[in-house]
Amino acid sequence: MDIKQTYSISELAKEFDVTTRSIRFYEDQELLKPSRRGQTRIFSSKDRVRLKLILRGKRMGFSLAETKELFDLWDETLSGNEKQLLKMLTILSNKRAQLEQQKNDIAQAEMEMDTAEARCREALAELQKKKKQQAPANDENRQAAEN
Amino acid sequence: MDIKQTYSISELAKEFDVTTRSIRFYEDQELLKPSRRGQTRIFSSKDRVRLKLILRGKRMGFSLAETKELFDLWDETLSGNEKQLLKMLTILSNKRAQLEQQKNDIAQAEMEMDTAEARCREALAELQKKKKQQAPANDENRQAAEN
DNA sequence: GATAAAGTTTACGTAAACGTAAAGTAGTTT
DNA sequence: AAACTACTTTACGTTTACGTAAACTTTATC
Repeated sequence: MDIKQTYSISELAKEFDVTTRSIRFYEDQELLKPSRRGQTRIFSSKDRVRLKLILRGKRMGFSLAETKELFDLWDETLSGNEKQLLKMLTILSNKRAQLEQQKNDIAQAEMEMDTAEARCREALAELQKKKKQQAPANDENRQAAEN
Repeated sequence: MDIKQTYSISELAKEFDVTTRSIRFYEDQELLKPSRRGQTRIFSSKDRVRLKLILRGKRMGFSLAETKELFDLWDETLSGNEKQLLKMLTILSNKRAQLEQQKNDIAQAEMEMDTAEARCREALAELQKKKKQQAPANDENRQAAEN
């Protein structure tokens, strides 16, 4: 139950901060399937959701091809034959493993950023100490130090 | 205190499952700076760490250029002038925000995968019910059902 | 009814991250 | 010494994900 049912290409472009070129490209690659009124594209709220998923996928390091695979697979899954359902379950399981890896990577990165930040702050503190020791002992720079 | 001090290109390639081509490319882009014995590259454990960081960066969706920027910045930071230190701190802060975004993306993705998996299992359960209703009522398929 | 605004197609261009030969060198195994 | 193995450089090719320009239609506005 979205507020609006259909969207123009520039509405979506503005909302998600992408170019219309990108959106047309995604359609070309069959990640979006807007309907048409004449030549003009009309995007449904389903298209909108998919665009959101595409962009999130990109932020997570997924290629458009990977994202398209998931879309296609999910569509097939909805038509509900057993083989497709089982395939989807194993793929979901794989993706979960991938997310676990990403979470580990992020946790590692955060730890390293913690130590990096600590070192920066230490180094800054060192610099401050030296400044305070030098400034009062140096007549020539007194004016410069006040700026 | 690593086990080994130096590595050949193929050792690193094998350990991290990348091609030697990639490693040479990373050197070409100045993300790695191995020394040489004659023409042959000799990688230090610092290079090894950097390679690990490069690959993690890729998994997290970072471009080589971004990773190089971080490397360079960190090198400059070590030479410790105040401006560099402050710049590094703000960049760290930005990266943290980026990681937060990624964590949100992952959490969202996990939730959606939960509901997707649930739907799959429901659909499968439906199929099983129908099978059990049909199989005993159908003489012709009794043998096939036992396979 | 001219003109701007938003949309369209077609098509060539580009940056990133390697792949893939081609051809040569350096060490070492038989 | 010949062959094999691991390494090297040079350089052109490829895929992905768009950018950018050109030329054209459709719709809204003055």
